[in-house]
Amino acid sequence: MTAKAASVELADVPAADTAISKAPRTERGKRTLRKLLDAAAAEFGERGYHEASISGITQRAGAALGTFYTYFDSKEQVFRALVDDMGRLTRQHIAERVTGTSDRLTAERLGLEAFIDFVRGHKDLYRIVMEAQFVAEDAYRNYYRVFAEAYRRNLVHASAKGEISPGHEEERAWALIGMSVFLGLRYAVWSDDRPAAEIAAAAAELITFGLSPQRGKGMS
Amino acid sequence: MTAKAASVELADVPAADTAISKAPRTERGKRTLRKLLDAAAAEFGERGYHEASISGITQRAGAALGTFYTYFDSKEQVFRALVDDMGRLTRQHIAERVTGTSDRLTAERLGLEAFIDFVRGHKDLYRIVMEAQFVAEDAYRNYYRVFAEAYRRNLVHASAKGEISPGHEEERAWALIGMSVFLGLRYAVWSDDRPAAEIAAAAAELITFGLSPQRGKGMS
DNA sequence: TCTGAAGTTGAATATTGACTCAGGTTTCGG
DNA sequence: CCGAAACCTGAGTCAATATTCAACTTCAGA
Repeated sequence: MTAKAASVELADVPAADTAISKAPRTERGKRTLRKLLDAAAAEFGERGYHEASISGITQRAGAALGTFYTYFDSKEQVFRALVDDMGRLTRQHIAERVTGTSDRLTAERLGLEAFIDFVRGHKDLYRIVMEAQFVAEDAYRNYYRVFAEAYRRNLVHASAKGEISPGHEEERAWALIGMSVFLGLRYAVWSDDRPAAEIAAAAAELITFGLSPQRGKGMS
Repeated sequence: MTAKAASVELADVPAADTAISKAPRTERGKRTLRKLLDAAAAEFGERGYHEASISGITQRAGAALGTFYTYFDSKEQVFRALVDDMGRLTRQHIAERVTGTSDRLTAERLGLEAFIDFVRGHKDLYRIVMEAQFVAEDAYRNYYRVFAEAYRRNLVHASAKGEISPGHEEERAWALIGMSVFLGLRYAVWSDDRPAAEIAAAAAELITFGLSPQRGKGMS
């Protein structure tokens, strides 16, 4: 289900990660690869990396066991491909909902709201990212390194423009990412009945009074 | 090593979780159980749950394979015992370093500093907690539920006393926990060369300006 | 229609590792 | 010093499943 939503983007990129010899050369091959990727996302998301089985993936995809190895070298390789993809998708989704926003404080709120929405719509893929910490740690670190670096840049920029108080931007970036991740875990993965905007607003209030150079309410 | 540091506390409690029939009845038994718990912490911490093997645990403990099953019902059971223990140890350690602090904002800084220090000293056990999300999800949720609940209470209390601005305390609690967790991951687990106090101060600044009812610098 | 490259198949292989158990050793109260 | 309870031992059982591979099918182009 969730996997389905991501399938379009997923199928566009994997050639970059997949060994050249494994790339599909025909329409049929492309279709099969996509089915396998979606199935893998669902299987990993539902059962976790170790409980997941290749036969589970191929069954979901309606393919034979051996077909998996036509497109992937190993179980871990698909997993990594999915993690990398999730990074791209997440950044893209948040960027879309934040671009055009003039000031950082508003961007913080909208970004968090977008993040929570995104996680809600991609629970299985999100679970894969989190589990990557134990399955493909380098992919996991990279995922957050890229996020933190971009975040830090935004903060430095906003600080220069006087939209936020100057401070330790790197630590701030990691702290803010941590906030998002846990709010996402608690209010998107574990329970998603509260409006995302509500959670985002509450957190934004916390963040804002921490970042605002003004002394008054700075919710933009 | 890290496991060693925790061994005293570890050995004191497990009887509560272990099936009654499995509790050691002699000095020798207690000693063996402790060795197994320490070994399990080291094995799980270093290799992760699935890579870890019972034989690895018993080898580290200098015991035979079968001995493991004298004290535990399964691989998962030891793991859960370690997660629960980590919760107790963490709360205790933070509480020790925070009690006596009069105001919440100072407590936030000291608490974060204590947390980072603690994680640095218990990397393997901390990794176990994080991996619990995928191995024993209920234990993981419980771990953070207890934290969040206590945190929320502290915030409500501080809010009533006027030490912090009133707000959405539950969301704040989760956000702040997320901060700590990620700062811990980044500056304790992944790299621990920066002074913990420095990280804590940077984060406290962020937190303080978000919580302080005063408009000025409120670092206590 | 023919051909071979691409794709598909699923039984077979090989490894791994949790857990059992029957038999030995240690401990300790009496 | 005895005997039973507690403890320890490690080879063996058993299930799971990642990966391989040789035979088979599809299909686009000549």
